Formats: sequence, structure tokens, C-alpha cells
Amino acid sequence: MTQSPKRPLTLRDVSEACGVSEMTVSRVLRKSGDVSEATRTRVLAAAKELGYVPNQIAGSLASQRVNLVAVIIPSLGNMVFPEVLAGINAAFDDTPLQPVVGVTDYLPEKEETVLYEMLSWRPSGVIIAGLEHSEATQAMLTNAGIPVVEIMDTDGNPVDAMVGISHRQAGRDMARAILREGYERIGFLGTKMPLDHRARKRFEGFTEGLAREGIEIEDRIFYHGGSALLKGREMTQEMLERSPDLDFLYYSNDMIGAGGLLHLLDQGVDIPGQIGIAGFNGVELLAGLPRQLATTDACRREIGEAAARIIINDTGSEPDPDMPRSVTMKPTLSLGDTLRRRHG
Amino acid sequence: MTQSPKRPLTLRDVSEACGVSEMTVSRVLRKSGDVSEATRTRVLAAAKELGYVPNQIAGSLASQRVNLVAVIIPSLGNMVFPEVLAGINAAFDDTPLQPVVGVTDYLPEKEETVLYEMLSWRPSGVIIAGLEHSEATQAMLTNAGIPVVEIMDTDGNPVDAMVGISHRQAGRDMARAILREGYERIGFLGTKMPLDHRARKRFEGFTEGLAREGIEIEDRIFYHGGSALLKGREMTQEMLERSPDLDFLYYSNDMIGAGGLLHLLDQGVDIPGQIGIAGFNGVELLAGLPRQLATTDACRREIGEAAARIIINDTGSEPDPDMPRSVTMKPTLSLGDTLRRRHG
DNA sequence: GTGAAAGCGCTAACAC
DNA sequence: GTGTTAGCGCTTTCAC
Repeated sequence: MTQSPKRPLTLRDVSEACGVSEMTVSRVLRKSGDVSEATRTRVLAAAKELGYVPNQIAGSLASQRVNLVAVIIPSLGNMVFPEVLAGINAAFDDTPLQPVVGVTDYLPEKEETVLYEMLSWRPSGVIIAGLEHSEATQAMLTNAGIPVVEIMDTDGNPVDAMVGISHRQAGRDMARAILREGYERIGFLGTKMPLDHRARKRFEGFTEGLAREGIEIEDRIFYHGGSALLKGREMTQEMLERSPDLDFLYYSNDMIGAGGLLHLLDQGVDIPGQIGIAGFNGVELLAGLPRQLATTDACRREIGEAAARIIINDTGSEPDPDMPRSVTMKPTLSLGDTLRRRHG
Repeated sequence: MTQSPKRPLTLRDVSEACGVSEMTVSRVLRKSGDVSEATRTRVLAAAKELGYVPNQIAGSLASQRVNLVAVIIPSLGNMVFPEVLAGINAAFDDTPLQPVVGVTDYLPEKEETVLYEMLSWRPSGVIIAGLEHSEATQAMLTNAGIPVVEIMDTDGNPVDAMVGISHRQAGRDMARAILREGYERIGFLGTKMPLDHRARKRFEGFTEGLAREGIEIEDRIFYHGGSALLKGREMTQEMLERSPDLDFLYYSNDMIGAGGLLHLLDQGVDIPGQIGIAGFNGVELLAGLPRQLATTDACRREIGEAAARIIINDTGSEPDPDMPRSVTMKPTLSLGDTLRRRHG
């Protein structure tokens, strides 16, 4: 930290500063190969003194290795993906691998360009949300020549590997739980996300689960944009105005579910006696609501960790061939205080 | 998309596939220089057909230019930084610049390593949260030789440029608003974040603002970890048990404020008559609560946009020398329904 | 409008 | 344990 260089420092600068060949300096800085303790300290001192920061661009080009892992997700706005990222980060913690995240906003074209940009940095692997992609995206993933883990969802076939839960099954399970408690007049409240395939599959599984018992959804409503809590309130009000005899409301996520919960409590509705409700995700954020919302835990952190482990395995020196390439987590359904009918 | 190559494709592959020199192929792909329409189409066709993805590593090394901007933030877990990112993204939208985010978890050592790693990719600029950094971090920023914008906070001196709000002033303003409404027995509830300098400055400004009117905080409490909503409830209960005569509670963020709000309503407390409350941030998420929480909007998106604009300016071909290097946004204080004493 | 040569800063592979 | 040589895949520069 001796100068304020216009030109970034190079290995050569360090080499000259300590009278050791560039090659040896490089070895010291990468802790690779055998270097005598004496030169090691000299080099380290010089590098620190100068404030040298290695140039990974050159390094990666020369070594044909990049420690970057592309992580492509639809959004950072809800709590779900940050938690997946936390899992990925944790798993990469004592490896040289580094996640680089790209956000698609649920837009297939954006997914395409984001993936293209990331692939142009020749990452060591890709972790990407969902199993549904544009043809071009699919092609890029297939031809990338690096491990690709598709996450969140396992209802479909991965390009290479997948880790997630079955949203269809989650929907079915919730349907079963609701019917088991004796609810029969059921409404569905979702965010309008034509491209959120996981929400769609959950909905499909849900209707299917009801159908098995000969039940049909009585009403449904889809909104988008705005504050989720507020939307939850508004949707609930609107739905109950036009379908006042519903006895259960299934929300496509916990946030709008919480809004619905608050609205119903405001109205003096008896929950879960008169009306039961449930959401989806298990966001810890919401502990602290007047009632514990029934929900399905989506195993977000675990998914991130497992996906990262596949990448770590595949990029390691001796990949375990038995590493499973399809991991379906079992989400936990918690009834909370809002999905227990008082029988009789 | 004709093969599934083990070895990634290079310019040379495209060159051979279409019988045009590598150089010209490169020009086409970068839309630089004049190329005849005929060859242009030939090259593009070949590249697409093969599924060629340019190697930015090689490109950046050769051109000595990298379109990456390092964005270093403490966390993705609360809504605040994702909104800053959204602002940055929006501003970069029609530039070649690409944000790459690193997360520090409020840990100075992690900030140091994250910055080091990012600088080793030779980004075109750095956007980093906060003005307080370790000496090593400070040194790296100073010597990076690229534009550096420190964001969120303007109570201090930036290495290069800064965009944010004065948290000290925000605290003072809230104190003033509270006193103006006639509240006098005031408690403060914060998350225990010794390294969250912005929360600290807000607290300092707040106590200072009270002191001007000869008022002192009567009680304070700091928690950390867990669900913010739940913590808000618990802290509120605990504080009111030991200091039952408080008439105002100032929370260091909206989420714990919301928890407090729910708790007080549960207890049948008259808000804002008996007790007034306020949070900080203006998170849209919370619209939909039973009461609109008083809060200070922290201009998160605007801060991201303004910071990005500075980077865009500085890395452009002809930087505007008049571009301000210190932008202090004026946050809006909204009283909501929880900070209006019924006088008399 | 197109091509050939040189080199970006580093590391693999091999000498010593 | 240390140094030398070549070359990673592109772009810059300059020639044609």
C-alpha cells in the first residue's frame, strides 16, 4: 500500500520488488507447489506492501479454470431465493467456488440473456431455478459442458441434475390435509404469475387432490403486483363477498396468506373454525402473527446446499459417480393454528 | 447447436465454419468496425448454428476492459438491499455494465475478502454499502484505480463518492416528530448489530434530537436473531413490563415495529393515543397491517440508481466532471396511523 | 472491408 | 526449490 497506481500491479511488479521469478511469486500466491519458507515470506511481504491483487482474468485464461458458479434465479424480492442462496453459500464456504447470481424476473428472455452472459465467463457450473426454459436456454445448458443443477422443482426432467420438491405433490398433500379436517368449500388465492411454473404445479396438484375426493374448488382469484400483505387482504375480501360460504382459503404464498389472516381476524371471523387458511413456504419472517399460519415448508436452504454439493462433487478431482442426480426433498406440512377444524 | 462439444468453441471454430478470418468474426460479434452485410450474416449464422458463446475472459484480458461492477452489501435477508439492487439494475439496464453482488453479513473481515475477490476480476467500478471499513478495505478501495461509490449513508467521508441519506438526521427528525406530537416517555427497540453503523447513527441522532428538548430515552432494548416480527413482539412485551409508563416506542426497523404493533393491538393498547410507535425504512411489504406504521423512507431504490449513474458517468468515454460526488437524499417521514397523538 | 502479427497477465509443463 | 518457455482466446494495431 505504498503507491496509488494508475496501472494495476502485475506479478512482474511483485517479482521485481522481491527479486524472485514471476513463476515463484505465482506459486506462493496460489499456495501451489513447494516454495521455501524464506522466499515465501519475502514474496508475501512484497505483495502486501505493494497492495497487489492478482488478476483472475489472466489466471483463469491461463489455467482454463474458473471458480465461478452461475446461480440463476427469478427474483430477490421474496424471502425464498435469498434463503436458497444462503444454503449455496454455506456449502461453498470452504471450497474455492464462488456463486455469481443473476436474476431473471420470471422472464424467459431475460433468463436467456443472463445465462448467455454468465456462460461467457466460463463458470464451473450452473445452478438454475426451474425445469422450464426456452429452447435456446435449454440448448445452452445442454451444450455448456459443465454441471447444471436445476433447482426448486422436481416435476419434470432435468438437463443434467435436479434438486427440489414436487410442487404438485405439495398441492395434493395440502388438499388432503384440508379435506381430512372436514373443510369442503374451498377457495384458491394466487398471484398472477403465468410463468411461475411452481405455483402453477402446486395449483394443479391441489385441484387434483381435491378431485380425488370429489371436491372442486369453488372460487379462485389471481392478483399481481403491490404489497403482498395488502393484496392478501383485498383478495380475501373480494372473494368472500362473492363466495361468502367458503370454509377454506388456500393462498399461493405465506405473505398473501398473512394478509388474508389479518383481514379475517379484523372481520371477527373464527379461524380455523369458521374458515381455515393455509399458505405456502414456511417463511420464518411470519412467526409473530396473531395466528400461526398453516403452510408447507419448501426446504429452501436445503435445496441450495444439496445443489451446491452436486456442483462441488462434479467439479472436484474425483467426482463420486454415485452422487444422485435427482434429489426430491420431502417438505413438511405444518397445520399451525389455522388448519384444525373443531370437529363436531 | 449442432454438436455437444467437450471443448468449448472458440472464435477459430466459427472462423473456420464460415471461412472468414477470426478478426472479422470478432468484429461482427462485437458490432465494432465496418463489416459488409454479406459477411455479417454469414458469421452470425455460423455462430448461432454452432452455439458459440464468446469467451469474456479472453476478451477482457485482451481489451483490458471488464463490464463488471462490484456491488458489496451486508445482506440479502431484509428487503432493503434487494431494493437497492433493483435500482442499480435499472440504471445499468441500457449500458453494457453488469452488477456482481457480494454479501458481507455485516462482517468486516468478510467484506475484506469479498472485495479482494471481486477486485481480482478487475471490475470497472465498486458500489459498496457504508462508509466504515477496515483499514485493508479502505486501502484497497483507495488504490483500486476505479470509481468507488459508498452508499446508504452520508454521515462521513467517502473514499471517492457517496450516495445515501443522513441516518443521524433521520433519527433527529423522528425525535422531533415524536416530541411535536406530545409524547415524552420514550423507549428505543433495536436489533443488536454493533456493526450496523447506520442503525447506530440513527440511534445517536435520535437521542440527540430528544436531548435538544431536554428529553432522555427512558428505556432501550436490543435483541438479535430470529424472526423480526416475533422479536418485535417479545421486545415490546419485555419493555412494557419493566417500563409500563412509556408512551412511545421507536423501533430500529419496520419489521420489528410491525411485531410491536401487533403485540400492542393484542393487548388492547390504544395506538397512537396511549402509545405511539414508529419504525424505519418504509418497506412496502407492510402495507396491509392493521395500522399504517409511522416510518422514515430510506430512498433505497433511488440510492441504487444514483450510485449506478455515478459509475456510468465515470466509466464513460467523457465523464462529466460536474457529476456530484456526494449525494444526500432527503428521506420522507410518514406519520401513518401510529404517530398522531390525540391532543387533549 | 479484411487480415496478420503481437500481446494482454497469468499458469502448465518442463527443465535445471 | 526455482526458472524458462509457450500459449490460454481474444482484441489492438497496423497493413493492405
